[in-house]
Amino acid sequence: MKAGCSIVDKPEGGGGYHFPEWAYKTESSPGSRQIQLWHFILELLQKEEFRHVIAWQQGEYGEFVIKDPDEVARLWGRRKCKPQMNYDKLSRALRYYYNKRILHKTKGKRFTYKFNFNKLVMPNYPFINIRPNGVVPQSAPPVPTASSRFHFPPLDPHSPTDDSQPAARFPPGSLLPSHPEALGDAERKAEGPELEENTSDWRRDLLAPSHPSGSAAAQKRKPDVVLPLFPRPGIFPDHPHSPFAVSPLPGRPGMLNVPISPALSLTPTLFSYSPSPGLSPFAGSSCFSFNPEEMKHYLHSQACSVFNYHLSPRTFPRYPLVVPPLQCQVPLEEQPQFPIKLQPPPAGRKNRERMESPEEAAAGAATPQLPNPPARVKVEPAVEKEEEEALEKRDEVGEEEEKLPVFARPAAPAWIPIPAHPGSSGEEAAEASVEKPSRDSCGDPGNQEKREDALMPPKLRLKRRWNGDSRQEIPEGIPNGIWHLPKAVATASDT
DNA sequence: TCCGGAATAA
DNA sequence: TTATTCCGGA
Repeated sequence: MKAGCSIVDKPEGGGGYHFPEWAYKTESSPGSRQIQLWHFILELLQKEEFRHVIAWQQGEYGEFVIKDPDEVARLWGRRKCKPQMNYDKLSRALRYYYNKRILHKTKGKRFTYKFNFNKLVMPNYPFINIRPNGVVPQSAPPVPTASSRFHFPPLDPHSPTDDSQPAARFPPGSLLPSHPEALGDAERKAEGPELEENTSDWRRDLLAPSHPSGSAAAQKRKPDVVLPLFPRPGIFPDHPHSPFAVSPLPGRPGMLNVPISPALSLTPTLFSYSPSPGLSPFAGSSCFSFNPEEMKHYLHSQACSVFNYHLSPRTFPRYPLVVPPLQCQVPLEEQPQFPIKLQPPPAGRKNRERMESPEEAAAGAATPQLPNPPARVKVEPAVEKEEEEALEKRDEVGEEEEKLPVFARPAAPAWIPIPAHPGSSGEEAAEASVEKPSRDSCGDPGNQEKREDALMPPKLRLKRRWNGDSRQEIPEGIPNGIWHLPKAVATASDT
């Protein structure tokens, strides 16, 4: 039917930019692995051509504004072959990201959202370098500071640091200041064929094929890259350049190659949110080297910025994350498969009323054969509950402890703010902690803490304490070997 | 405008 | 699972 809408063909070897297969697989992982909206948004943001449609908001890390909602929706609709797409729908999809913490809304600013890059990019794409100056011309993502700080050095001998080498980058073409003129209607034209018609194309575009396998590929790619990937062979056997590579460190392929939702897996938060229990992204994901200081700085800024934006109250405190995003200590072989566990986002709260409505039952009687149709009952995941559960689990299951080690180790990045609670990830904590000070209105930080204390098993308490201490200063304990920071690589930019 | 529930598609 | 589609509410 719609010829133009082919989707996903995964970049077989020649793709240039490689996402792990699962990233695009439609079937392999939960949810269709077609391009995800946030991904698409990033794509647009990276491209200058779409600057007038959607662009980074100056001054705010990760914040972007949809200048032309309809157009963005249209583009999205094209990409997904959903001609009926409109901003309302698209925005609904974006809203789903709130809970996932991939995005949040910038209150008060129309059509303005903000990426949680620290979750999205940093941890997962430590190697990604989004720098305003160098690469990204004007639409420099406000994230840069951080990003640039986290410029990771190339492990791969071949690939120079990053910016210059197009080994594998995110959206290559976009960055370039390239044809400003073309941009004008580029959105329509360019995207017409490129974006919608074949994903390969757009992907290529996006992904910046360093290896112009095809002929077409070479055409527009420019040397500049916004998000250089960390090309490290061995991570993903099949996709050496995969940004999703879990970590620059050599790991066990089998383990790392987890089919996780790109979106989810991307964020540390998400880490915990493993869609499928069987997948553990962490094995390697959290391991990458960085400079604690920089990281700290970055997170701080992120946190601050996030802080300013009124996140959905519900999104914040709710996810008891367990794992600190980064730590490489554990020998991969022994690394626990699932050190992290994220509780699913809270369900709605208004449903209960309806749940009981007998009428509905009657209405729906058509199907229900079982006496107890309560299946649809949506449980309200009270935060407390989640926490409790988490604690309980940890308590009961010794195994869970395996995960803990993660925390226990000094590996925990100092920059990671004290976890709001045992289950929270550093990031989460970071945000939360930052938020707390000034943001009481939001929820009940204080109470929560108390509650936590009460509930918290001694072990956790200790851990927490530990974290708290460590937060004060960066533990030197962190062996460089572990965190290995590539010393400065980043530098570059800024300013 | 934005939010989020609910049903549903893929 | 991630959207898409609808929709009521704020």
